[in-house]
Amino acid sequence: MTEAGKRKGEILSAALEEFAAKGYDGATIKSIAAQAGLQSPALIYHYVPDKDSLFREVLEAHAPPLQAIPDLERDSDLPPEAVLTKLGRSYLALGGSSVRIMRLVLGELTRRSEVGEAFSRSGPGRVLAFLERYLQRQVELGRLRPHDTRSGARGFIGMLIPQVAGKVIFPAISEDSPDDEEHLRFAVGLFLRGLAPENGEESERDKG
Amino acid sequence: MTEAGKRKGEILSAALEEFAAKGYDGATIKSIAAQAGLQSPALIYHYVPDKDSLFREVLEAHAPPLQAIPDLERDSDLPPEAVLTKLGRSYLALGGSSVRIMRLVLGELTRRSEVGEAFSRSGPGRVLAFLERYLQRQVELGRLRPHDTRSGARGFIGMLIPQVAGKVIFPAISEDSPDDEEHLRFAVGLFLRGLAPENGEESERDKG
DNA sequence: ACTTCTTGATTGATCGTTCAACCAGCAGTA
DNA sequence: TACTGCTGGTTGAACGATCAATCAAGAAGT
Repeated sequence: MTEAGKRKGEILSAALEEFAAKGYDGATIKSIAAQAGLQSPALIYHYVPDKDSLFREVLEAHAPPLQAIPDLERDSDLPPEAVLTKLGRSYLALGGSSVRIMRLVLGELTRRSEVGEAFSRSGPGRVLAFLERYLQRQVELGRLRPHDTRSGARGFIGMLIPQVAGKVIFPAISEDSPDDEEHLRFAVGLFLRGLAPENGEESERDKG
Repeated sequence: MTEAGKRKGEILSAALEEFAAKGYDGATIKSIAAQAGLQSPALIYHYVPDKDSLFREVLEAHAPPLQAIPDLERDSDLPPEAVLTKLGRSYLALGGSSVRIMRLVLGELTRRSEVGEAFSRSGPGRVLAFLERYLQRQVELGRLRPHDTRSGARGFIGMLIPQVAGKVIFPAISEDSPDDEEHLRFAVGLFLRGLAPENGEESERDKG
């Protein structure tokens, strides 16, 4: 499988590159073959039944980074600063490591319902769901002031989006933009100060 | 020009619809003609030289909503709460009124550099630039605590993005999401509390 | 009669996909 | 070692479909 696996890998990489750059329709079997260094487009059909399957395989092969949001459930009892920082960091990492797959997803998001569903279910959806639950818990613990945690979760994640979008979409937003880590520190600080319990001090009513 | 203008308008509307739904490549002259109720695709070429021009005309015809961010410069001295609320409201309005044009832009953003540049220059770019300047001013006035205003501007706009993205991209994020106005109130409140001057009270050192 | 609008048929290019042939290496037989 | 058959990888050519764009001719309005 050494040679065979390598070939298929080359094809998938080339397909990702082409799909991300030109979209599903824009990328042709021919251009993908060329990008992969093949002498004939027909060879692709030896590894994949058709263009649509190729697209789906590319998506699955590179999906993991999108679901990266790691085992945060365990950290559900850590203080907000730690959790938000950790969550934010892995969110920002999306823009760094997997720009191409994000571009692909973004470009086909509105056209292929499967992409949209998979994305919002695995990526933002899961993060939002977790964060809402976590914030709700922290409110009950008295570590955050009562608020609509749906807005809270969306607000925090949202603050990080321009940073990611800058890299994925266009450098125009990104130029002269703050460092990832600095921006994350700002976001966490602003968020916690903005949602600090009403009476100056933090009351941990169930810390025993 | 009554009939002629009407026809061209129909074609542009149909083109927007098709481009937004299927993308530039996915939308065909034939499908656009059908959507516009024409009996022959050839008629389109009587009003427009080619497909590319049609796309650009659609973009220009519906660009205004993207540049909507109105004359905020005049309000540069109003207090943060008023400015942020006003700015946020017009930003959120994008998701409501012009979903199709946003979908179109989003879908072609990565493929056509012109779209990306125009978008980031007219939309987010201008807003960010204004907001940065405004925040800087407010810091100098002592109404906000010192901070990296690049992060501040990006953070505030970012908090609103999930709300807009929910409508434009996929209802999966949008379902069970807070009301626009409520979310905006939350964002403004969080932002102002998080950036309130260090010493509890607001010091307006130059209010005279 | 003259301009503007509209149409059906057509062109040339390109797309995804198929197909028959070819080539490498390797298993087995002698 | 030499020969045979088989398998998976590879190729160039070809097919049908579809696309953007053209064109010559007709319809409508003035």
